[in-house]
Amino acid sequence: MSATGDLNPAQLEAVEHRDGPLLVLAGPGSGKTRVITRRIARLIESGIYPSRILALTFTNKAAREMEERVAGLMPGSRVWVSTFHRFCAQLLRRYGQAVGLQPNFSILDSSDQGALIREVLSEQNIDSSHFSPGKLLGRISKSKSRLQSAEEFAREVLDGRQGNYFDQVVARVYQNYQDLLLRANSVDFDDLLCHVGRMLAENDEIRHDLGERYRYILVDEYQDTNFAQYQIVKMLAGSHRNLCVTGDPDQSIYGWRGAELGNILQFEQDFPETRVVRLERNYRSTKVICRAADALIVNNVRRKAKTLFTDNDEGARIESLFFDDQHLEGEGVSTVIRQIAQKEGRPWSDFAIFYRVNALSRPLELALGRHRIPYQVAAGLAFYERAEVKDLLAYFRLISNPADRLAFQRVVNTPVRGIGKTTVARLMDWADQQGIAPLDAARQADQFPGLTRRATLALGRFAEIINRLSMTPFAGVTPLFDELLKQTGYGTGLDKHDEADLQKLANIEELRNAAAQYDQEHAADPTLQGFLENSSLVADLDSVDEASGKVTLMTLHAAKGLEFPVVLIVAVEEGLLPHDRSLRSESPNEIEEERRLMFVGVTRARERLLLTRTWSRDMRGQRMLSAPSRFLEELNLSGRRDGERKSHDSLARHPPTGAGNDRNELPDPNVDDPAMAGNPVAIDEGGPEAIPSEAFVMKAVKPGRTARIPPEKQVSLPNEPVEAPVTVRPEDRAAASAALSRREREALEAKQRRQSKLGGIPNLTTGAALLGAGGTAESTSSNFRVGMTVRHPQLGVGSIVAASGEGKRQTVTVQFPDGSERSFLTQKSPLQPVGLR
DNA sequence: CGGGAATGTGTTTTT
DNA sequence: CACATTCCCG
Repeated sequence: MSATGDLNPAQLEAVEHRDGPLLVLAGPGSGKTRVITRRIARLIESGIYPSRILALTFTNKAAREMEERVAGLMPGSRVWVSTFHRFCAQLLRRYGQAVGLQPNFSILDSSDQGALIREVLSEQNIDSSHFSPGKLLGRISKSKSRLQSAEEFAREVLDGRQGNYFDQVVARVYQNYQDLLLRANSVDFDDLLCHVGRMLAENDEIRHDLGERYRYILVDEYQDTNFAQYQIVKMLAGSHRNLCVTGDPDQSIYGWRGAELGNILQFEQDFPETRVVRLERNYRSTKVICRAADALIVNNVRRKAKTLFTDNDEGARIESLFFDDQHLEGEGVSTVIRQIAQKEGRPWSDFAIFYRVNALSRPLELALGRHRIPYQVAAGLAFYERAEVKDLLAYFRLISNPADRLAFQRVVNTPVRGIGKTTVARLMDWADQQGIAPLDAARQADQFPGLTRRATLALGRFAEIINRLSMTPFAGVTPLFDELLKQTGYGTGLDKHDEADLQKLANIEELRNAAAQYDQEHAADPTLQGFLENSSLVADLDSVDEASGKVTLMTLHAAKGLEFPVVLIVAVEEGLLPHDRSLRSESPNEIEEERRLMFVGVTRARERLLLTRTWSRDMRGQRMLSAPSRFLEELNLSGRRDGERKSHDSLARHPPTGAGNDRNELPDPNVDDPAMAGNPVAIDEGGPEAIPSEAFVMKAVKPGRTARIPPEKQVSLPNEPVEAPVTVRPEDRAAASAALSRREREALEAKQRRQSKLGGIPNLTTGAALLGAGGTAESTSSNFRVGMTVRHPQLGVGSIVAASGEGKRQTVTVQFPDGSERSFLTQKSPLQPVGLR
């Protein structure tokens, strides 16, 4: 069972601690999850009922992992491991009446929130260009995360510091917004916490019952809790004080969404009898990596002193790569990954690429595709943000919660039924006046004289559809899903031969798969509510599969809690990492958070760490020069001390040459320095003897395929002489493209499409893609090609009859033995190649 | 009144 | 470059 010989003294202390508050300060790679799971097992072993233990995490992934590991240690015991949000959602299903919610409430996503705010703004005649929905929501969110109601917020604004016009507007908007939410029997993400927090504070009985029920509470990633979460935990643990929190102040990266570093820093003051355990020994990374991480993080002031040490090997030195632009960065990253994989015999899944913002993944994906390196992207929300998916889920929401006005507005005319926005607006007004749900108003539309006959009929038909669906005996989400498609005719207008439509069909199929999976996993009691809750609380990065055999791409935020043998962090540049926004802020806190983000990235690496940056980068069409991140210096990669030559200086004096080809914007500082020809450029600072093992090396990366462009891939731009086709470098292409008018660009793209139809150049719109196109449309990064045999866990074996798109957008159509054809997003689907690899 | 096309504007990170 | 609003036509 839980033998303890394999734990170090600190770990053992944490595992054996039983009653009273415990703070585990756990550095990266220090075996924190292990300690938590072992501690839970120990509690159960000592006679505590598993049902009286509550473990809270931030991500579903962490929750799942913890649950599995506890189950592995203590077979048969069911501990409730949940995310904060899911835990709160379930409490609200049960006790929600206390705050005015019916059990079938809807959970809104951020775009629903935006829509709702817009509604409020137009109702109050507030100009959304001056008060952006995002900013208003941000302010409301902040207020909610402090457990402040709309009324309290308004009072504070009126009482206190007057003159802040923005807050006065927020006060009005907040109240109205909250009214609408409640009337729609809906909550936003913040409400999940806020309602529970207020409910516990105001309702002694519920608080007491739950406190009794959960005698032992564990909170993971405590440094990321906001005030509301802190209060919830404190109230639940109030009577017994058996609260164990674990975390690392140096890995707090969610300040922007209200996390308060103070919660963990002050835990000992809040619970004076706290036992503090420090886990500082790192089992994950090499000495080189630990030392660099430490050197970086000591630059932060707001932290608890903590060192990172390890008995692991010294390890390979950290490499820093420098490229002309993002395209070459992508090329270089791909080349390096391939080289390391070959030389060290590593599978693709050993590699991870991290970046500060999602937008940076594009050029990487294209380059990996060109190099035929399989990859997966842990993109924020991609799937559940798709219009088709949201439409269909909105139908479900409306069936489950007829008061859901946002769902109603979304689908009342989707697919188009001739119900225009004026009709909807009038109907909503009328419904609000009558105090009834929009759906009921639609049912009784014939009672409302203000509508045209056509509109009334259309609304009646719509209401009838929802009625029928609601009456359908519930036998799982999947049957209802099929019925929904049938009744609404959703998707019937989509054309299999149109690229975009095929994509939509694949998404619909994928959602059906998700429904099927839900039904399967909840065979005992599938509910529509449960499925909806999953859909709104699940994030795409929960589906990151470490054993996928692919290179993993994700943001630094998403990387927390993971580890990879080889980590590449790209775009380590001022303005991106640290991000511009933190630089513009006065407070040093924001820079410190960026530094922690970098720290998180660095400490994900087990054996090798590579950092890349560029000379210039295209940011939304505009070319920007990049400067090396200050963190590069702080990582102390050169081993140099203050006063010695800094890496920046050298780079500033020797920018690479490739950029000089852009005649429009950039100077060409090296035009007469033949030694600097070639690209990217190698800069080896200081000579071998000056370079300790972790030297800061600007390593040359072979240009790979970029430079060689097969003749048939040459293109001529419309404004070039046709008889002299030119080879296009990314930067020229970008510049040329920027110089084109919208119409010219469209003409060019149309031409490319025509060519693609003729079997020539595939349908490509970016220069990078043009350069790297491998000849046939289906030759992407993926393992899937036309003709291949594949297996689907539910549908069986079939063969691929069509493929389109690339990278994470790749779609394949599979024909199954019964003759049916289905489309899948390869990145999303569980399809597996059968037979030859 | 409804639907699609043009125009303009603003972008971190995510439960 | 994607979205939202506005504009314009059927």
